[in-house]
Amino acid sequence: MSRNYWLFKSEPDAFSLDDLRVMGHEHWDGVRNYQACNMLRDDIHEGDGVLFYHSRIKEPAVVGIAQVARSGYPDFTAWNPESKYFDPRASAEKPVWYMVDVAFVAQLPTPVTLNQIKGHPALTDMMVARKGSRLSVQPVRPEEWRAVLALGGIGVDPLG
DNA sequence: GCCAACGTTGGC
DNA sequence: GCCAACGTTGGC
Repeated sequence: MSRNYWLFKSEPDAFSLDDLRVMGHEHWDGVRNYQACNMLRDDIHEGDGVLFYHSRIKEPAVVGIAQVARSGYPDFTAWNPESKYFDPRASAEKPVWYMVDVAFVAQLPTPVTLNQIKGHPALTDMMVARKGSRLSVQPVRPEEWRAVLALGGIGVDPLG
């Protein structure tokens, strides 16, 4: 199967690229939006490429890349009453919400800012550039993936 | 911190 | 099943 590409948003105060670098890999849990969750469950597979995007900061930007280390599976934080992501509707039998695991790959030598994305002819159609786009997990076209890596200073795609 | 845009909830 | 009210996201 061919590799797909995605953009994952995170507020760095909650979970940053550096956090992922330190941990090596981590669950991408806590997504509580049906559209995003359906992608996590059905479409996002081990080996896929992920643009790691920092949101809700002064200069929102793609700051690094990660790789999906495990395809979609139930987000068990949903039925943990201790978790801030607890959802009383969810259970091990009826998970409701899904997550993937991601592994750190690289930091971009130069972050690619939202402003750059909006101003770059090859990237203006990216979902993240659209006003009011709140989807925290978004599909990325292969040519967009390549353009972001090039802008970010990565000459050779580490995922091949 | 503000507020527009969006998704969800719940009364009817 | 409509839609107003509400909560959340995220750029600014």
